[in-house]
Amino acid sequence: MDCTYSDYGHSELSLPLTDEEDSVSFLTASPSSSASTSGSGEPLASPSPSSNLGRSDDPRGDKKRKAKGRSKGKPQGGIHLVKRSRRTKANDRERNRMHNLNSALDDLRGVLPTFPDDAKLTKIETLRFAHNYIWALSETLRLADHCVDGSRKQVMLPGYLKNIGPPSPGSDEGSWVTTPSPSSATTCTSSPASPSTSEDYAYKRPTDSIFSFRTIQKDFLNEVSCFNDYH
DNA sequence: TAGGCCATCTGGTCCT
DNA sequence: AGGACCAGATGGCCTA
Repeated sequence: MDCTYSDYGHSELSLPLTDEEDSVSFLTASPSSSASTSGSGEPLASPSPSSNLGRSDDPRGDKKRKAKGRSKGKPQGGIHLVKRSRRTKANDRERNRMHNLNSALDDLRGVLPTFPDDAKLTKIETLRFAHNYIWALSETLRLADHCVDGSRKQVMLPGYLKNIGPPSPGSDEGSWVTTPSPSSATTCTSSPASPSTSEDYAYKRPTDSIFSFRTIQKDFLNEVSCFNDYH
Protein backbone atom coordinates (compact mmCIF):
# COMPACT_ATOMS: atom_id res chain seq x y z
CA MET A 1 0.00 0.00 0.00
CA ASP A 2 1.18 3.46 0.59
CA CYS A 3 3.10 2.70 3.69
CA THR A 4 6.34 1.15 2.79
CA TYR A 5 9.17 1.13 5.16
CA SER A 6 12.58 1.57 3.87
CA ASP A 7 14.73 -1.38 3.35
CA TYR A 8 16.24 -1.92 6.74
CA GLY A 9 19.21 -3.53 5.21
CA HIS A 10 20.24 -0.48 3.32
CA SER A 11 21.53 2.80 4.37
CA GLU A 12 18.78 4.65 2.62
CA LEU A 13 16.72 4.43 5.72
CA SER A 14 15.07 7.77 5.65
CA LEU A 15 12.09 7.12 7.77
CA PRO A 16 12.42 8.70 11.14
CA LEU A 17 11.95 6.13 13.76
CA THR A 18 9.18 6.66 16.17
CA ASP A 19 9.43 5.70 19.79
CA GLU A 20 7.45 2.63 18.94
CA GLU A 21 9.84 1.62 16.25
CA ASP A 22 12.66 2.09 18.61
CA SER A 23 11.17 -0.22 21.15
CA VAL A 24 9.20 -2.70 19.15
CA SER A 25 10.53 -5.64 17.33
CA PHE A 26 10.22 -4.98 13.69
CA LEU A 27 13.92 -4.88 13.79
CA THR A 28 15.39 -7.65 15.77
CA ALA A 29 18.80 -8.79 16.71
CA SER A 30 20.50 -10.81 19.33
CA PRO A 31 22.60 -8.90 21.77
CA SER A 32 25.85 -9.97 20.21
CA SER A 33 24.94 -9.37 16.64
CA SER A 34 25.77 -5.74 16.58
CA ALA A 35 29.25 -6.51 15.45
CA SER A 36 27.96 -8.35 12.44
CA THR A 37 25.55 -5.93 11.01
CA SER A 38 25.50 -5.23 7.35
CA GLY A 39 27.42 -2.15 8.00
CA SER A 40 24.58 0.14 7.35
CA GLY A 41 24.51 1.10 10.94
CA GLU A 42 20.78 0.86 11.15
CA PRO A 43 19.33 0.86 14.61
CA LEU A 44 18.50 -2.44 16.09
CA ALA A 45 15.72 -3.07 18.49
CA SER A 46 15.36 -5.91 20.89
CA PRO A 47 13.17 -8.82 19.96
CA SER A 48 9.65 -8.78 21.19
CA PRO A 49 8.76 -11.17 23.97
CA SER A 50 7.30 -13.54 21.44
CA SER A 51 10.34 -13.44 19.34
CA ASN A 52 12.63 -16.39 19.54
CA LEU A 53 15.77 -15.27 17.90
CA GLY A 54 19.03 -16.85 18.78
CA ARG A 55 17.33 -19.94 20.10
CA SER A 56 19.63 -22.29 21.86
CA ASP A 57 18.07 -25.26 20.08
CA ASP A 58 19.40 -24.17 16.77
CA PRO A 59 21.78 -26.94 15.79
CA ARG A 60 23.53 -24.71 13.36
CA GLY A 61 24.86 -22.85 16.29
CA ASP A 62 23.67 -19.70 17.82
CA LYS A 63 22.92 -18.05 14.60
CA LYS A 64 22.48 -14.42 15.09
CA ARG A 65 19.51 -13.29 13.20
CA LYS A 66 18.83 -9.79 12.31
CA ALA A 67 15.50 -9.38 10.72
CA LYS A 68 15.56 -7.47 7.54
CA GLY A 69 12.38 -6.37 5.98
CA ARG A 70 12.09 -5.99 2.31
CA SER A 71 11.33 -2.99 0.31
CA LYS A 72 9.16 -3.04 -2.72
CA GLY A 73 10.61 0.14 -3.91
CA LYS A 74 7.51 2.06 -3.31
CA PRO A 75 7.82 5.67 -2.41
CA GLN A 76 8.48 6.30 1.17
CA GLY A 77 6.58 8.70 3.18
CA GLY A 78 5.41 9.31 6.65
CA ILE A 79 3.89 6.28 8.24
CA HIS A 80 0.80 6.79 10.16
CA LEU A 81 1.19 5.53 13.66
CA VAL A 82 -1.99 3.51 13.38
CA LYS A 83 -0.69 1.72 10.33
CA ARG A 84 2.66 1.30 11.98
CA SER A 85 1.04 -0.24 15.00
CA ARG A 86 -1.10 -2.51 12.87
CA ARG A 87 1.90 -3.63 10.91
CA THR A 88 3.84 -4.32 14.03
CA LYS A 89 1.07 -6.45 15.42
CA ALA A 90 0.79 -8.29 12.14
CA ASN A 91 4.52 -8.91 12.22
CA ASP A 92 4.27 -10.35 15.69
CA ARG A 93 1.46 -12.63 14.65
CA GLU A 94 3.33 -13.74 11.60
CA ARG A 95 6.45 -14.39 13.62
CA ASN A 96 4.45 -16.39 16.11
CA ARG A 97 2.79 -18.31 13.33
CA MET A 98 6.12 -19.27 11.87
CA HIS A 99 7.39 -20.27 15.28
CA ASN A 100 4.40 -22.57 15.66
CA LEU A 101 5.09 -24.01 12.28
CA ASN A 102 8.70 -24.62 13.21
CA SER A 103 7.61 -26.16 16.48
CA ALA A 104 5.42 -28.59 14.59
CA LEU A 105 8.34 -29.40 12.36
CA ASP A 106 10.46 -30.07 15.42
CA ASP A 107 7.78 -32.41 16.72
CA LEU A 108 7.85 -34.19 13.41
CA ARG A 109 11.63 -34.47 13.56
CA GLY A 110 11.22 -35.97 16.98
CA VAL A 111 9.31 -38.98 15.75
CA LEU A 112 11.48 -39.62 12.75
CA PRO A 113 14.21 -42.19 13.21
CA THR A 114 17.49 -40.44 12.85
CA PHE A 115 20.82 -41.05 14.37
CA PRO A 116 21.49 -38.96 17.43
CA ASP A 117 24.63 -37.49 16.02
CA ASP A 118 23.03 -36.57 12.74
CA ALA A 119 22.70 -32.96 11.93
CA LYS A 120 19.23 -31.59 12.33
CA LEU A 121 17.11 -32.22 9.29
CA THR A 122 16.28 -29.19 7.28
CA LYS A 123 12.66 -28.34 6.71
CA ILE A 124 12.46 -29.86 3.29
CA GLU A 125 14.39 -32.91 4.40
CA THR A 126 12.03 -33.39 7.31
CA LEU A 127 8.99 -33.29 5.08
CA ARG A 128 10.44 -35.62 2.49
CA PHE A 129 11.79 -38.00 5.07
CA ALA A 130 8.43 -38.11 6.82
CA HIS A 131 6.74 -38.80 3.54
CA ASN A 132 9.06 -41.69 2.79
CA TYR A 133 8.85 -42.96 6.33
CA ILE A 134 5.09 -43.13 6.22
CA TRP A 135 5.31 -44.89 2.92
CA ALA A 136 7.73 -47.44 4.33
CA LEU A 137 5.59 -48.16 7.34
CA SER A 138 2.52 -48.53 5.16
CA GLU A 139 4.39 -50.88 2.91
CA THR A 140 5.56 -52.90 5.86
CA LEU A 141 2.04 -53.31 7.13
CA ARG A 142 0.81 -54.20 3.69
CA LEU A 143 3.42 -56.90 3.29
CA ALA A 144 2.74 -58.17 6.77
CA ASP A 145 -0.90 -58.43 5.91
CA HIS A 146 -0.01 -60.71 3.03
CA CYS A 147 2.08 -62.94 5.25
CA VAL A 148 -0.25 -63.55 8.11
CA ASP A 149 -2.86 -65.80 6.68
CA GLY A 150 -5.13 -62.93 6.15
CA SER A 151 -5.74 -62.87 9.84
CA ARG A 152 -4.77 -59.45 10.94
CA LYS A 153 -5.85 -59.77 14.50
CA GLN A 154 -3.02 -62.11 15.28
CA VAL A 155 -0.31 -59.78 14.16
CA MET A 156 1.80 -58.57 17.01
CA LEU A 157 3.51 -55.34 16.24
CA PRO A 158 7.16 -55.34 17.08
CA GLY A 159 8.56 -52.80 19.42
CA TYR A 160 10.08 -50.63 16.78
CA LEU A 161 6.67 -50.03 15.30
CA LYS A 162 4.95 -49.54 18.63
CA ASN A 163 7.53 -47.10 19.79
CA ILE A 164 9.22 -45.53 16.88
CA GLY A 165 12.62 -44.26 17.68
CA PRO A 166 16.08 -44.04 16.32
CA PRO A 167 17.65 -47.39 15.62
CA SER A 168 20.90 -48.20 17.24
CA PRO A 169 23.75 -46.90 15.15
CA GLY A 170 25.37 -49.50 13.02
CA SER A 171 22.39 -51.80 13.09
CA ASP A 172 21.16 -50.61 9.79
CA GLU A 173 22.97 -51.83 6.78
CA GLY A 174 20.31 -51.37 4.17
CA SER A 175 19.54 -48.54 1.92
CA TRP A 176 16.48 -46.92 0.64
CA VAL A 177 18.00 -46.94 -2.74
CA THR A 178 17.05 -50.55 -3.07
CA THR A 179 13.58 -50.40 -1.62
CA PRO A 180 10.69 -51.81 -3.64
CA SER A 181 9.66 -50.17 -6.83
CA PRO A 182 7.38 -47.18 -6.72
CA SER A 183 4.65 -49.16 -8.34
CA SER A 184 4.07 -50.96 -5.11
CA ALA A 185 3.25 -47.77 -3.37
CA THR A 186 -0.36 -47.00 -3.81
CA THR A 187 -0.68 -43.60 -2.33
CA CYS A 188 2.43 -41.60 -2.88
CA THR A 189 3.12 -41.69 -6.51
CA SER A 190 1.10 -38.73 -7.55
CA SER A 191 2.69 -36.28 -5.25
CA PRO A 192 5.55 -34.22 -6.58
CA ALA A 193 7.43 -35.12 -3.46
CA SER A 194 6.85 -38.79 -3.97
CA PRO A 195 9.77 -40.86 -4.97
CA SER A 196 9.72 -41.32 -8.67
CA THR A 197 12.93 -43.19 -9.11
CA SER A 198 14.68 -45.70 -7.00
CA GLU A 199 17.19 -43.14 -5.97
CA ASP A 200 14.47 -40.87 -4.74
CA TYR A 201 13.65 -43.38 -2.08
CA ALA A 202 16.92 -42.74 -0.45
CA TYR A 203 17.14 -40.35 2.33
CA LYS A 204 20.58 -38.93 1.97
CA ARG A 205 22.25 -36.42 4.08
CA PRO A 206 24.69 -34.39 2.08
CA THR A 207 27.67 -35.88 3.76
CA ASP A 208 26.68 -38.77 5.89
CA SER A 209 24.17 -41.45 6.53
CA ILE A 210 21.55 -43.13 4.49
CA PHE A 211 18.85 -44.48 6.69
CA SER A 212 16.87 -47.47 5.62
CA PHE A 213 13.58 -48.94 6.62
CA ARG A 214 14.42 -52.13 4.86
CA THR A 215 15.85 -53.47 8.04
CA ILE A 216 12.72 -52.57 9.91
CA GLN A 217 10.64 -54.24 7.26
CA LYS A 218 12.85 -57.31 7.28
CA ASP A 219 12.78 -57.56 11.04
CA PHE A 220 9.09 -57.14 11.04
CA LEU A 221 8.61 -59.96 8.59
CA ASN A 222 10.98 -62.11 10.58
CA GLU A 223 8.90 -61.58 13.65
CA VAL A 224 5.77 -62.44 11.77
CA SER A 225 7.42 -65.57 10.49
CA CYS A 226 8.50 -66.59 13.96
CA PHE A 227 5.04 -65.92 15.21
CA ASN A 228 3.58 -68.21 12.58
CA ASP A 229 6.14 -70.92 13.31
CA TYR A 230 5.41 -70.76 16.95
CA HIS A 231 1.67 -71.20 16.49
C1' DT B 1 33.26 -16.68 -2.14
C1' DA B 2 29.05 -18.88 -3.75
C1' DG B 3 25.23 -21.37 -2.47
C1' DG B 4 22.02 -23.28 0.92
C1' DC B 5 19.17 -22.54 4.73
C1' DC B 6 16.88 -19.72 7.66
C1' DA B 7 14.19 -15.80 10.19
C1' DT B 8 11.94 -11.84 9.54
C1' DC B 9 9.36 -8.13 7.33
C1' DT B 10 5.95 -6.94 4.17
C1' DG B 11 1.77 -6.39 1.22
C1' DG B 12 -1.87 -8.89 -0.90
C1' DT B 13 -5.72 -12.00 -0.53
C1' DC B 14 -9.13 -14.66 1.66
C1' DC B 15 -11.96 -15.75 5.52
C1' DT B 16 -14.68 -14.98 9.80
C1' DA C 1 -12.24 -4.79 10.54
C1' DG C 2 -9.01 -7.87 11.87
C1' DG C 3 -6.68 -12.24 11.68
C1' DA C 4 -4.69 -16.16 9.01
C1' DC C 5 -2.25 -17.48 5.23
C1' DC C 6 0.87 -16.87 1.51
C1' DA C 7 4.77 -15.62 -1.33
C1' DG C 8 8.40 -12.32 -2.39
C1' DA C 9 12.36 -9.83 -0.68
C1' DT C 10 16.24 -9.26 2.21
C1' DG C 11 20.22 -10.22 4.80
C1' DG C 12 22.69 -13.20 8.42
C1' DC C 13 25.06 -17.51 9.29
C1' DC C 14 27.33 -21.62 7.85
C1' DT C 15 29.73 -24.83 4.86
C1' DA C 16 32.12 -26.61 0.80
